[in-house]
Amino acid sequence: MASAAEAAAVVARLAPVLKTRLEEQGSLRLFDEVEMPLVPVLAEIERNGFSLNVSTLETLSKELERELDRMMDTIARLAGQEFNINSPRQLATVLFEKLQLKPIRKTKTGYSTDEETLTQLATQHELPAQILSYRGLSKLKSTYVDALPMLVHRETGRLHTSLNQTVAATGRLSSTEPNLQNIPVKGEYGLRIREAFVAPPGHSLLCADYSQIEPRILAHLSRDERLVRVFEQAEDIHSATAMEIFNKPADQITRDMRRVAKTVVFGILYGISPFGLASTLGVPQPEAKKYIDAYFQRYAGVKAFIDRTIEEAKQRGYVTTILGRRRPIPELASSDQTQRSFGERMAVNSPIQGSAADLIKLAMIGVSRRLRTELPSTKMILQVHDELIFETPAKDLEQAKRLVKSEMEATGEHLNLSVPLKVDLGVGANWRAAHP
DNA sequence: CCCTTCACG
DNA sequence: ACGTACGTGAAGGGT
Repeated sequence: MASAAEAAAVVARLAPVLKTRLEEQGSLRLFDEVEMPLVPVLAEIERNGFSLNVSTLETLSKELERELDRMMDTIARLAGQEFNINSPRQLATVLFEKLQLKPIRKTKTGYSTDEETLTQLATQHELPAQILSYRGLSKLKSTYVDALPMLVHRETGRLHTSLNQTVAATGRLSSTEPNLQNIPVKGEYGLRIREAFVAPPGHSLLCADYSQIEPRILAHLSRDERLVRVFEQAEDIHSATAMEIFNKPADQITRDMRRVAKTVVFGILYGISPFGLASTLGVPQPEAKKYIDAYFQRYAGVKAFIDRTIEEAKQRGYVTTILGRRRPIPELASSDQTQRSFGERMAVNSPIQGSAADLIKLAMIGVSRRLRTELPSTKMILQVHDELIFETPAKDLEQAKRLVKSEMEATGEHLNLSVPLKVDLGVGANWRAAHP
């Protein structure tokens, strides 16, 4: 961990270089109003750190050890031999040569044994399902349960990540050593890992996340009237979308229709194709195409935005976010169709993902500024793309909730967004309990 | 050092 | 006819 003085020296040295580069490419507002002011905020988050209950993880580690040992025996019995389960190559030999299961698809180096493949193979043999369970636990143990305690700082007793502002092509932050932006949130063991991220005695964790931030940004960028109205009026965005796609009233929307609608919206954000949607939904491609067509018929402004964005990107060679961040997309000029399609998906997704990144960065600056004078004991300790996490003393909790929610939501108004923003709050003694 | 896999938004 | 969802970081295997 660098000292504040060292950090300031690095900033002073790099600032003129970055500034010149950004002047040349026209993103000076972004640089002056967001990226530079964010630097001390990021430094403070890194310095604050996150408190980790190491003994929770040590207990969990022993439990996982026993569980993995048991599974290793079962796997060896089913395979008829011992082998290294963590080696995709050895696993492929067992599955596809020894047991003669049918390969689903290839990687560059051999037959794939990824989750999707093993799930399909599970209909033919008992072994693949066991491998999946083993892999799941093994991942959690090595990447989180055993690795995190070693990164606790010996002076502060806390975990101090590095937040990088110059890595992600869209303008998102990234987090390293440790990456605190990919801590598990699903499954029994995943949730128990989150329980190890705690607030110190007398404090609470406060989590604030933007609800549906990317669809809202899409509504703003496209100005699609129907989509804007959804965010002004609807209480359940995905059900509202399902009503449009399936042309049915609220009382006829099933859970499955809602799930389809949710997946379609995600698909739009990522630069959809019938193939991609079909494989995610597990439906035939023509059916996926029907959903996409229905969506675009109802939200014609979204379709127009996508076409306009790709067209402009091809002409200029780059796309931009609400604050003017540019992402060059040279793939759009490729002679290779696959590369061009890839470029088109990036052209659609980057303004959305990147504008959401601009927005939360601005919010971080605003929240940080107000906390400094109004609630100096409340500390910002992490950002995870659409959420901010704080550590706050019990006596400040109610005030902190109000301040954080209002400042994060007001950021949308500062940017003159054409949709309202909604922030959900959660409070608890640990990250699992505090997750909204 | 690259590849595969998988954790998150 | 062809390959395809967007953005990251870390661990383990194997060359």
